[in-house]
Amino acid sequence: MAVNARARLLSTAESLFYANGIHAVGVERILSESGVGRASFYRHFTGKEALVTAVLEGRDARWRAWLSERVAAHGGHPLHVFDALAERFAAQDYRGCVAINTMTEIADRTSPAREMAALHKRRVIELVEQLMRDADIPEPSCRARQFALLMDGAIVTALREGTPDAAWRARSIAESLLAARA
Amino acid sequence: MAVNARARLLSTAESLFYANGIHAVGVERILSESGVGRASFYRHFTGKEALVTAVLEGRDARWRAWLSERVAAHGGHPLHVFDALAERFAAQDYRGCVAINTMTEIADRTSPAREMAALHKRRVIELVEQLMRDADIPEPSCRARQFALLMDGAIVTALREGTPDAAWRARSIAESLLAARA
DNA sequence: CTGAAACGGTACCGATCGGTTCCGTTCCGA
DNA sequence: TCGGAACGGAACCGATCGGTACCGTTTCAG
Repeated sequence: MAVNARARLLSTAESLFYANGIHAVGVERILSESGVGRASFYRHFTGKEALVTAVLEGRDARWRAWLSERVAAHGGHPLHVFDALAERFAAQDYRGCVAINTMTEIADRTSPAREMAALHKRRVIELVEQLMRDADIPEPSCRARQFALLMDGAIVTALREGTPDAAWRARSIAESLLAARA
Repeated sequence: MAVNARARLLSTAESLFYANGIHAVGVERILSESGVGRASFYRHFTGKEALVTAVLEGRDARWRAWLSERVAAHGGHPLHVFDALAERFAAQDYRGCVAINTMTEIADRTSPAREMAALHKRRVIELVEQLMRDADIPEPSCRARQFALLMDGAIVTALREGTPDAAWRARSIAESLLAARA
């Protein structure tokens, strides 16, 4: 019962932040739902802000690993990122992208949380760019940025509509985008 | 000095909510910056939630009026929505779309604020759909939804990058989208 | 001239915010 | 067996949260 305090804090905080937003979740609630003592929390993190950035860091790594895996499972083509997104959008408790939510909720561009969110998006774009290169698609950097814009648009739309439809809409746009050059 | 209390509350709240988010701005700050007495606030609004929805309602109307005006000024073609967005993105204190920010910040789908945000997006789509019809573009409903996804993607991207580039990126995607059918 | 309406200011309410401190327990390696 | 690290629990801090109640002033129509 005594071990894993840090891991429990990260796991509980991630769920609560994702479901309710960062500002809406107090330290009190994270402690009670994780079963971690107040003092233990401040032994592992300098404060709430450090917890937030740690959560975002872990989320970034696991989300990109998940995307890579799902895209590969679908065939490895860049277009398959939208098939992966569709899987996420179908979740009953889908609440959008943590990085986007962080950028809209936290105003200060220089805050560690905002920088983590920006870093995440940059890494996702790099991932998509690599997919472009693997598929021998010309101008992979430009294409990746276009796909990233479509992904973000799909994420926001899916959050609003509550269905995976936006993923297919974005996918068809991406298809016509690739077909235009061919 | 005594009149306009409601208007001052709406104006001040809109600025503060847009710049800092809804949760991050307390009633206290709205009162001090607007110069309105605490009691007067609760005479005009049943509470903070009512103020939020009133702000969103006003924002919706003025934003769509602004978009119509700017699109018309650029020529009236649906593609000109991205030229309008580019103007917004160039603002130094650009903080994205209020409706998107509301949807990401407030988790409860049934809350009045969320419903106002969803209503705003629906109305914007209707506006774009009408632009499609005016330009004799086939399948205006489908096109409008595609454009809306591109607009939301551009807004989120612009918030992240801090430049108007995303508007041009979205515009070029929209162009190839319209060219595909022709 | 009078009275009601609208107003700004302030004191106050319980609750919660993020954060600090101390205490008693549990666990584990030396 | 012993000591220290890690832990959970709770008391406590000043500050702020959204909201209520009361006060004195200003404004304006009847």
